Parts: sequence; structure tokens; C-alpha cells
Amino acid sequence: MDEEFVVGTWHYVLAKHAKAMCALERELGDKHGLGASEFEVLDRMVRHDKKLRLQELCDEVHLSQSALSRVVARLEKGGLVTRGVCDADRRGVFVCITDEGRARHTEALPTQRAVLAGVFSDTPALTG
Amino acid sequence: MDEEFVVGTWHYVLAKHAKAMCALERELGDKHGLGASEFEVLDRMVRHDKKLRLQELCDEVHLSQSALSRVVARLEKGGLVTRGVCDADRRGVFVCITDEGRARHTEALPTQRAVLAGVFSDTPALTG
DNA sequence: GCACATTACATGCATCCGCATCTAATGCAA
DNA sequence: TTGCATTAGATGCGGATGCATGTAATGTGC
Repeated sequence: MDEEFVVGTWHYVLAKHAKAMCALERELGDKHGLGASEFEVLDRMVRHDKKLRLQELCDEVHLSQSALSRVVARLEKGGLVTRGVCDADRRGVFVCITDEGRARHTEALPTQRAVLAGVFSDTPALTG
Repeated sequence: MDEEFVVGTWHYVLAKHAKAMCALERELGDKHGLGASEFEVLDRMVRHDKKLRLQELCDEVHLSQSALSRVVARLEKGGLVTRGVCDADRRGVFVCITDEGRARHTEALPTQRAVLAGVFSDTPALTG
């Protein structure tokens, strides 16, 4: 394991993450009233195109269980998703994206893509 | 600009950042009483091996000016760095790592390297 | 069936962050 | 010099996060 390489990669990740996250927070917030986490959750919902257990979302977004719980609560308050109890396991919660949630996602997607394109335009490809 | 590639790279950065950051926070915190940001600042100080203006540090660590100000305040309270006014420009502040700060960094460095090695061990190289 | 461990999610709490703003020092133009 | 813009850093504030814990539902051993 080349230590130089590992540290270099870490610095790269730190820099890109900071730049992209900061820009996303600003752009998505100003233009669409969404935080980066909120958008991320909406994005997952749209991709899966079905109601998801909170736990399933937790595996995909990089948030703690408690943070995700609150993000979903915020989205629900904004009318972008609904929460419903799971009949099979009544501890569980299903999250379901609303039409307004889909619309907001559709509206915000180009903004996200533009930000990411700007940040990663100079990135070399990964050798698989 | 291949959209697929950009989004893929972003997901990679998100995943690695979350995993590494979380592990660093835990390991550095438990074993050495340092946060990731604190370690980052100490690391920059050691690398430069001289007293730095707060502003110079700000260019290197991915923190807002206010966050950096507070990280340095915490480090000072812990005796790991000292702050001194800059004679040339008395608005400026010089940050200077202490012997204890160096010792703590030396002690924590292997922990950081181990965490990063674990996280990035499966990472392919970047094509220059 | 009953007691206890476990799981899914919610919430109290402390911490850290960024933004906006404040203060003090510097630079500059007239 | 005087007045104003700018810069360096500190700080008030609101918001988001993670950890620990709480609550309710489910699973398990006996």
C-alpha cells in the first residue's frame, strides 16, 4: 500500500467533496429550496421509483439513522414525501415521494448536474 | 462531459469521504483526543514547519474562516498551538505549533494513515 | 404465554459548521 | 490629516449532524 498515493487520494477526495458540497448547498438552496441531503434523498426515491423503508435509504445515503430520520421529517413537512407505517412490520416506516417531490427533483436535477460537471470537469478517469 | 462519469465520480467521493471522515473522527477522537479538523490543522503546521498566518491555513484546510478560527482556538486551549499577533500587520494572527502539538501529531499520524489505508485500499489509481 | 434481547425509528443533547456581522487595523484618495 | 473602503480575524446565531437514549414492535428461549 503506497502511503503517498493513499494520502494523495484522500486530499483529492477532501478537496472535491468540499468544493462540490459547498456549491451544491448554495445552488440547490438558493434556486430550489433544497439542502444537499434533501436532494440526495429525493434522488434515491426517484431512482428506485417505489416506496422505501427508512432503513433502505439509510444504506444508500451517507447519513446516520438519526440524521436521515430528520431529513425525511423536513421533506415531509415540505410536502415532498409522505411517511406511512409499514403493515408487515409496524416498527417500520415507508417513505413515498409525492408528485410535488418529483417535480422539485426534476427541477433541481439540472442544477446538480451543472455543479458536478463544473467541479469534476478536470478529473481524470479511474483505472478500473 | 460524460454525465454518467461525473455522477459516478461524485458518488465515489461521497462514499469515501463519509467512510474516511467517520472513521477518522472516531479513531482520532478515541485514541488521541483530536477531531479530524484539529488533526488536519496540526498536520499542515508540521508540514510547513513554521508559524503560519491564519489566512494561509485557510487556503489549505477545507473550512470556512470562522470554523478555522474556532479550530485554532480549541487547539490553543488544549496547548497544542499558540497564537501570536503579527508585528507587520497587527490584524493578522500567527499560529505556532507547540512541542506538545508536535508530539500529539506524531502520535496520531499512524492512526490516520491506518484509517486511510483501510478506506482507500481498494481504490484504483487515477490516470494522469 | 412470559420475560428478555433486538430492531426500527424518534428525540434530547452537545458539537461543529457556515453565514452574516462586528471590531480593529490597514490602505488609499483628496 | 481626514474620511472611507478594505482586510484579518472573532463572534452571534441558526441549522445540521452524530451519539446516546427512549419508545414501541418484533423475535426468541423456556
